[in-house]
Amino acid sequence: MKIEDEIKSTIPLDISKKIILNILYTQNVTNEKFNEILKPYDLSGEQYNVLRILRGQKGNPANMCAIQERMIAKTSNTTRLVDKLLLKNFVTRNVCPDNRRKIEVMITQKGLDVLTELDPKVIEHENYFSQNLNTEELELLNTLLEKYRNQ
Amino acid sequence: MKIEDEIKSTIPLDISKKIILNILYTQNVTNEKFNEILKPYDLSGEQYNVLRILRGQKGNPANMCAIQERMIAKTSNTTRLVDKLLLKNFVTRNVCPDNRRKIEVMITQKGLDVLTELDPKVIEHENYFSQNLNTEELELLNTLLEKYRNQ
DNA sequence: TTTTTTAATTTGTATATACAAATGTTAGGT
DNA sequence: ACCTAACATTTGTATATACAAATTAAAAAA
Repeated sequence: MKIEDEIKSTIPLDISKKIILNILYTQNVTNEKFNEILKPYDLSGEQYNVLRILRGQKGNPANMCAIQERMIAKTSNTTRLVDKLLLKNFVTRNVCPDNRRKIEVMITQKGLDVLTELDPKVIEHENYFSQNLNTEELELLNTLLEKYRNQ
Repeated sequence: MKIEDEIKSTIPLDISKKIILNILYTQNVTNEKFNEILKPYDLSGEQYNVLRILRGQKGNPANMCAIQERMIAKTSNTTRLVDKLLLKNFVTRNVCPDNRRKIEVMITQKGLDVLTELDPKVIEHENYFSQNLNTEELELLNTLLEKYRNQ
């Protein structure tokens, strides 16, 4: 469905406005579907994102700053996200011995296990949308988004 | 900057994953910039969206359902958004005389004035990003997003 | 060594999001 | 008229977002 129809716009929209609404709306659609995948695991999207970042550390701990840097929503409150993951025993949190200002966060085996279980579902989710485009179109969409976003 | 660099990914990502992250990230970038525009007016993005919908009614009131239908984030809590707008005298709220289950929400002159003041800033914001692409690329991006999103 | 500056993280507060349950109203069936 | 189902909206609760202020520790300067 066209973006004008999705938001029930009665007047024709400028292409610049359509694009920005289309990005917002498309992100909402993908995100809503992703949250449904995570729901049975009692994880929010941002909590999942933190776990994914920690797995990427391959055994090394990550401090709060490093997690924040790799996050998509840069303004998320990493402290509170890690708090929630700690309650579920998906991560450990320790003061860094070399620099006591820093906090070392590590994913636990339980956290790794939940990610392993989620992996195929996440890939299925990604493909659910990308299957609508062929390889060439996918590369094009990716390039156009990068070009659009950067100043 | 490429999406892999934005999130400091150490491994190459599948195109399907890149697209979904790219949409999420791009939406975050545009949204953050838009919030800065709204900040001096003490409006949130969703509050602005409700005002825009009400202006589109051209003098006719809209009930909560109608507002909800036209909103981008379908799960937003319209009642509370209207509450906030009411406190700022940007809207009026009355029980519908024909059907007392319904609430008639209307934009005030003060609400219309703030939208008029915002209009050029919003257009500038939209163009800030779209100027990176030519007309053909903009149409292509719009089409690809619609194709991507729909099942 | 003491003071000041910078860095890393946490806490506070207001608002927004997500979702379920509750409330009040209308419409339909008997 | 009475009961039930459907509709429109509100309220409750937990979590997340946005942003500023506070806390604590390390590094640099005096």
